[in-house]
Amino acid sequence: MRRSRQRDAILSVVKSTDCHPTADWVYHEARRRIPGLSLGTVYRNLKVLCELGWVRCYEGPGGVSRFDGAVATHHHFRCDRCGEMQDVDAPVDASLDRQVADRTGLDVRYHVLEFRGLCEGCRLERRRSSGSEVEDQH
Amino acid sequence: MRRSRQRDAILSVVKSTDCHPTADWVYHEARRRIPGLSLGTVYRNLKVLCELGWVRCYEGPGGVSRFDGAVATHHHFRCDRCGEMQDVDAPVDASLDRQVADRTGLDVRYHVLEFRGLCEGCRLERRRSSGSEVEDQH
DNA sequence: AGACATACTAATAACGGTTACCATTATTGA
DNA sequence: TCAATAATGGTAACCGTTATTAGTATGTCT
Repeated sequence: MRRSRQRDAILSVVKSTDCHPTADWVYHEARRRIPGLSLGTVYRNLKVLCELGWVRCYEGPGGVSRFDGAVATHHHFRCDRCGEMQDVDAPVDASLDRQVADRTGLDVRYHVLEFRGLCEGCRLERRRSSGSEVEDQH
Repeated sequence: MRRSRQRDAILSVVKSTDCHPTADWVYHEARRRIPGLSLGTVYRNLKVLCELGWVRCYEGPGGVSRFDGAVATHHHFRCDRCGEMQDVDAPVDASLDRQVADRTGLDVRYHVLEFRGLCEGCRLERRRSSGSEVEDQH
């Protein structure tokens, strides 16, 4: 695998934030350093970096992926309204995978635990705009 | 809200399987009863049924949603290769939400726990086609 | 340094699941 | 029965992502 300014920039952008950016966010941020950068290049390299294990990818509502430079297993909170993710320090129980594998016979490699609700901003936003809106399920 | 043959059929299809079908699968299945059924109608009603809480929706890789007629909280195994889901009888810890809420101040409503790996079929498939393929991360 | 092989890029078109639109149809309450 | 209007079918638009392709940059070998 060869090296490129573009890939370096993309990796550095993802590693330098904990906001769990979308591909589009990474694109705009990296373009500040490399103005001619193409969106396709961002997608291609994010995929490569995931396969290499340098970054992690979390797929979410609307088919939008979010990326994370923190590759150690940890859990997240995700907002049901805007889709933003943030880290959460819930305990990581690696033995869960083994337990489920033993009980089911499935080839369990890892698990994803995501807490859901409304983030601060969206809670305020919703309260302001309409107190009588459709309640979300769950 | 009015009633319609179409919505009845769609709900009944989702409720009558535990295969966690995609919208497309529901569409083809429901068309066996209502030949003129439109795909848009399936999507529109699945969304309504989710909002009513009659079915659950799990978004996954590739922007593909899967639906579940079992609305009681439970966890799943999802295949990294084909995306199929199946139920898993891992314990549901409702107190987790409270714990994370207390620790973070976030408005945690629920959580999603998904075990990942390769399903039976994909494991065989992968072994057959190539023993020297790229290993997946995690 | 120069030249070669080829991985990588930029630009753009295609793709696939989902949603929006709108004229027509079907359900419901009076 | 009949009017009001929610729901449908058909189709086009949407949007994040992926594929294509001609051209560029990188690493290697001499």
